[in-house]
Formats: sequence, C-alpha cells, structure tokens
Amino acid sequence: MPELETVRDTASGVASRAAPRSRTARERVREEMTAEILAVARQHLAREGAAALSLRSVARDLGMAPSALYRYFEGRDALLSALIIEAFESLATEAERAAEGAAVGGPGRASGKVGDADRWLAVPRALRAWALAHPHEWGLVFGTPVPGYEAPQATVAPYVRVAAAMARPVVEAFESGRLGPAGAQGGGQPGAEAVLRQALAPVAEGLFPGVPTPNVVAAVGAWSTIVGTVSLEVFGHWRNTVLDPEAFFDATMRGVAHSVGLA
Amino acid sequence: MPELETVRDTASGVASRAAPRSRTARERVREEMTAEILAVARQHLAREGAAALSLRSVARDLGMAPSALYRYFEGRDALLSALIIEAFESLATEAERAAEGAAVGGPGRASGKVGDADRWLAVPRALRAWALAHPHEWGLVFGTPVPGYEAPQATVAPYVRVAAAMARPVVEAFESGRLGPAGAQGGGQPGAEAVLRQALAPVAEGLFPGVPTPNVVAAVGAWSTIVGTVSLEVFGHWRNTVLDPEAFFDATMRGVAHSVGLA
DNA sequence: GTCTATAAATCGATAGAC
DNA sequence: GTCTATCGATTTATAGAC
Repeated sequence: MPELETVRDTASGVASRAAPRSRTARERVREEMTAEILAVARQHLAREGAAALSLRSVARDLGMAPSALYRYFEGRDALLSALIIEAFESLATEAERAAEGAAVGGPGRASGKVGDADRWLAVPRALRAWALAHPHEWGLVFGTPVPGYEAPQATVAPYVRVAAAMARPVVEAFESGRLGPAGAQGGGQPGAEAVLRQALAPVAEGLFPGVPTPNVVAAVGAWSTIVGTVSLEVFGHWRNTVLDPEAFFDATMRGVAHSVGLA
Repeated sequence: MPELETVRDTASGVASRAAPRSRTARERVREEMTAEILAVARQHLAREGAAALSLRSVARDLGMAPSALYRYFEGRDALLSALIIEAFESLATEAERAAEGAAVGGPGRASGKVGDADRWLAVPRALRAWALAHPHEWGLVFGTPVPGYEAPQATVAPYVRVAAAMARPVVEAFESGRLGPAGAQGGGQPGAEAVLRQALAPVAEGLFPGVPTPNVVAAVGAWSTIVGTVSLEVFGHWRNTVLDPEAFFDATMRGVAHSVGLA
C-alpha cells in the first residue's frame, strides 16, 4: 500500500521510532497500522483543529470502516490522548537533543568560546524551531485546553524532560561556580524570598537542587517568556508587530539568560 | 421575563454598555435581545469551549427556536466573532482602566511613593486578574486559533488599546527623563540593535515614539512574558509546579519592569 | 420576529457476520 | 481485524406560516 507509506513518511517522530526485529509480524503490522492512524489524525488536527477530530473522518481517509479503529483506540478521546502524548514526547526529545548537543562535555562547536548563556540558548531555540515545524502540536500542548478533557497522566513525564533540559545548563553552571546573581525581582518586600522559595519548592527541589531562589524564579520566568514568545508567534499575534521574530526571540532570550545568571 | 434579567446581570461588559435614550423602543429591545444571546453564549463558551458552541443549544437555553437567532446573527461564526470581539474589548477596557488609575496625574494612592515600575505593574496585574476571571475568553484571545477561522478585523483596535495601555507608563517615564537603561540583550553582535530596530519598527513608531530600541525590545519581551505566565497559569500548567502563582507573577513582573528600564 | 417543520449532514459507539 | 448496518444523537441552515 504505497499511499499509506507516503503518508507515514510525511509524519514526524514516533512513527519511525523503535521497531525491534524481535517482534512478531503481527505486532509489527499492528504498530504500523497504529502509526498510519496517528499520521492521518495528525493531518486532521492540522486542518480542522483538535476539537473537530473525529474517528469517522480519520477512518474515511484511511479507507477503513469506523468500527475498525476501535481495535486500535478505545475511542475518540484515546486517539486525542495519543496525539497529545506523541507531541509532548517529540518536543521533549528535541529539547533533550539540544541540551545534549550544547552540554559542556558534549559535541559542542569545537568548544571554542561558548558561554553558559549560549549553551542554554540552544534549548529555547530548539523549542521554537519545533513549534514552528509543528504549530498545531504546539497548540495542542500549550494552547487552550480541550474543555472537559483531562490531560492524560502520561504527559507529565515528557513535560518534566523538557523542564530538565532547560534546567540542565543552569545547574551545570551553578555546580561549576559560574552562575551569577539573578536579575532584580521582588526586591522591595522583606519576606519576599521566603514566599517565593515556598511557591517554587517543587521545581527548586526537583530540578534546581541548591540553586539560589532568585535564580530559580528567573528560570521559571524564562520558561514563561519562552512559552509566551513562541505562542504569540505561532498563533499569529506578531503580524504587523514583530517583523523579524527570530531576531526578536534571540534578543529576548539573551536578556532572559542574563537575568537567570548565565554569562 | 425575570430569568433573562438575572442572566444578563451575571454577564460582564458589553451588555450593560451604551443604551442612549434616543433609540427607538424597537432598537432597544433588539439590543437587549442581542445582549441576552451573547450572555448565554458566553456561558456555553465557559462550560464547553469555543468549538462546542452551537446556535441550537443557545436557543434552547433562551427558550427560543433556533431559527429565530438568525435574525440576530448570521450564523454560528458570526456569534463566535461577536464573542471574540467582546472579549477583546473587555480586556482592553480593563487594561486602560488600570493604566488610568495608575497614571501620574491619575487617582493614585494619595500619590505616596509610587514609582514608575509600580505604575506599570498595575497593567499586567489587571490583565492577569481579567484572565483569571474570564479564563475561556482568555483562551479565545490568546489560545489556539480556530483553524480556518480568520480573526475579525474588529479585534485589531482593542488589541492596540491593550498595547497602548502597557506602553503608556513607559512612554511617560521616558518623556520625564526617568527611563533607565534596558537590561542586557543581544549585546554581542555589532549590528544587533539596527536589526532589532527594524524588526520592531511598527511598535516602536506607533507606541514608543523616541524610546531607545533596547527599551522597546524589553517592553515587547515584557508582553511575551505576561502572555506566557498568564497562559501557563490559566491553562493549568502550574499544577504541582508553581504553588503560589500570584507571588510568582508579581516577582517576575518586577524583574521585567526593571529590565524595561522602569524604577 | 418568532414559530414549526424539514433537509442534509455530521458524529460516537455498538452488534454481529465473516 | 475488518466489514455492514444501525441506533441515537448532534449540528447548520432554510422554507414558509403567522
């Protein structure tokens, strides 16, 4: 079935991953079929949005009976969940690849004069690149939540992977004693830092062990800025406003890196 | 019809606005009816999301025949457009109110020792408050765009009003010579500032006349951070991450204000 | 301006034959 | 695992009486 092959090649990510030789032929066929379904579902997602995703129309495009899909997915929601998880994992993989490539001991650019800020920058840039390549998946992950639809628990793990990839350069810099002071924040109030330490306790302990609270606050703020900048660009809000989104993104991220304490 | 009255009182914004005495009774009734429809539609939006908004169910709740609604809105899309425009205008009004209340000559808190940064902070805080009070409207405005649906031209004006409200304290500080240098940015590269000036020309000329480019870049970055932080909170991404969103938001915004050059 | 009635289409999910 | 057939529900939009 050459048509389906074509469809699958168009698809990104998961479909081409992991196909150990040790599997039964049956299992392999089932996996391929699942991948086909997801690929078509992804196209529908792009064309009509998550809310309009329907099992029937996916089946129509595949030349199958709607009822046949129920052997692969329990229902519409399960298909949507698979799509969301797939997007999250694809994003996490990309973030990790960027963090890995820019790591201190990693395959850097001949390890010239690459600062911590530059290393960190690789991750936001990778996230933006992924978002531009997969705008609808970005919307699925960071856009308006589908009403009455609870995000599957399986999305937590990849989310943590993304966060860890962002945290890694910061933690490395800290452990090497190269992390500078964070930019100004709540400054004024006296108990402010204690409140913030409490407010970000899970992140601080899980991702930034030992890192001073102001730096952690700035790092989470950096995350917010990334999501905001990318969303505004991907969702089309820069029209007639930011004429060169890449230059703006880079400049903004450099400023953010500085406020996190990276140099 | 007391029930509908109740519904309308629950509604926010547009419904209660503008009802000049010079109108015909016919026109007044028509306006009220339109407001009722929008109020119910807003409730449905909150309960089931934009994609699930249907003329029929709105008509059901109003005790009307579906076909009757076509005298008020051309179709489902027109109703959705009205909702979007309404949300934009409500947000813009709130932003302007905040900017007004915090203005230099405005009704400040007895004009104690309120710095430019505090004045500016009022606007982001108002935006966040509005978003928390109208999460679905926030999603409508800043979330995933509905595929194949072009944002109505009428949304441009209120968007500009929001931007202007954010820019106002910055411009005031600049014109009074109180605007400090912006935080570090593209620093490294030589031609960076020229590129950025080009990239943000529309904003710089339209909203920040005369303000140095780095400050403008930081201000647009501030906008990104606001949208990102609020979206992440409203869309539920802070679960088990940021335990005190308000404290975090405030600290982040103070840092942002500083990077814009406000003190 | 509101109603009834209806056309034409969509959808999820299931039963049961093969 | 895939099909046909079907139930029961939804929707947009229009026609025409009043």
